[in-house]
Amino acid sequence: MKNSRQNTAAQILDSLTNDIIQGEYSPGQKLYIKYLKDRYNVGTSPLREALSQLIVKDLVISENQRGFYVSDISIEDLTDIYQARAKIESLCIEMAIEKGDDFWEANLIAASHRLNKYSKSKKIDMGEWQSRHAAFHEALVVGCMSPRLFQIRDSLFEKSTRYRNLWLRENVTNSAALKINQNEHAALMILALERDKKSAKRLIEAHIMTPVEIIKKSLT
Amino acid sequence: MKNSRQNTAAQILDSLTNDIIQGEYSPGQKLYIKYLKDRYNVGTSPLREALSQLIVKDLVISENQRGFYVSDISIEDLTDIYQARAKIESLCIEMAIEKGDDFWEANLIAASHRLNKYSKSKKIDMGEWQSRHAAFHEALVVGCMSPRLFQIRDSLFEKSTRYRNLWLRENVTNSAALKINQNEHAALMILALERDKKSAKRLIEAHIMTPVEIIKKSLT
DNA sequence: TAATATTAAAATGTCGACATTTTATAATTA
DNA sequence: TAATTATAAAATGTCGACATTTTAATATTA
Repeated sequence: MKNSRQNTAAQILDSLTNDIIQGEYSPGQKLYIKYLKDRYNVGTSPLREALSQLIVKDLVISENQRGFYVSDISIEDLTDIYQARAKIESLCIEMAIEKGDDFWEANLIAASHRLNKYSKSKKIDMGEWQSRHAAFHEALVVGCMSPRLFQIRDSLFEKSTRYRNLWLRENVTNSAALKINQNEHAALMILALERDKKSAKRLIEAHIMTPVEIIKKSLT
Repeated sequence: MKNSRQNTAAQILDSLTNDIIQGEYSPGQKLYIKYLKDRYNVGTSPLREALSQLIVKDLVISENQRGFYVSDISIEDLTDIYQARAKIESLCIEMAIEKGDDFWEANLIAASHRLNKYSKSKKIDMGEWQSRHAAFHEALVVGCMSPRLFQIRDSLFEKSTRYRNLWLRENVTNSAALKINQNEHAALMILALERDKKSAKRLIEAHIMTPVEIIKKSLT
């Protein structure tokens, strides 16, 4: 296995991104070059290239001659990220409702069915549920047809996932709470199919903001 | 001048970002490591760190073992960027109108005055005009109070500036065209002060999309 | 001639070394 | 003791070197 398609820098970027989002490193924690080199078994260059990219992704900050740190978290940032996410998602759905065609509708119905069916099954694997959940929300917005808005959406989602995971770490058993608002998903689909932009926007914004108060508590 | 506050990687990032946006390098152009090292007088590491960051900023792409290239441009991308920008700006203004206070209003009036007065002056320096123009638009959205949305706004603006500059390169004399829609600015301010969200949104979206058709032509 | 194979040149990506700066520890002073 | 200074240790950021891969140039074959 000499050659992956990715170079070392790209691989290490994936690992680091994941480890930060999963809470492997704590907010504000110092990331020592030497430690990371040992841990991921890489040299200085690809490691620093990956860290440089994480700076732009807002997951890491750096101070000249003082090294790299995991980005800090705060209630303000949590709120801002979720708020921005809600607004962007709302915007995407609005555009999707305007532009979406028969295939978008069909795909949405299918994704909804897959999520719905799985949510009612006996034994629920959280990973699988999250995958179907994400797929459903993507099916909603995919009709908007804007690569840039998707990119923005993804990067905000990544940032919010970090907060959600930090909360989950302390509430492992509570994972069922993730699907409290199951019926909202069904309602979202119906509003989208009825092309009711206004109601759909209102609902998706509330839907996304729901976890904020819960996560807030675990941060204080 | 041994120590700037910034390290070499950060400095080179600024230079490269600028040079790409100003069209110093053409879309799709290969960026040879050796050439860049000579040109900017730096070593491999800080240069590659800067290039890594430019990848995340979508100004550069890389292929493993095949080096770095300036990101390509296209009509589709141009349209998508401006469309996304229009929607984000519209969103920011909507939120600003909802949240903006007396200071926001006062600051907006002041920025409008500075732009308006300068636009009517005899000799217009394009740099100064652009600065006042940018300040006015920022004054409009600053009331929205979301760091993340601002960040998104800035990054989209940066990308669109690249397209606008590529067009300006071929139309240096045409710089006056930039202020065709001067009266729209006054209208925007009035709508904002009147808290007319709907009209303000419609106008800002049209305002931002105006240059798209012109730039399109120079790309074909 | 056109297509393929061979060789040489150039470019990329990774590494460890090293000078410089920061941080931690011990010594000194008031 | 507390504050400051001096010293040692650790960490950062930059560089050039080098192995590997890609690209270009040339030769070979059908």
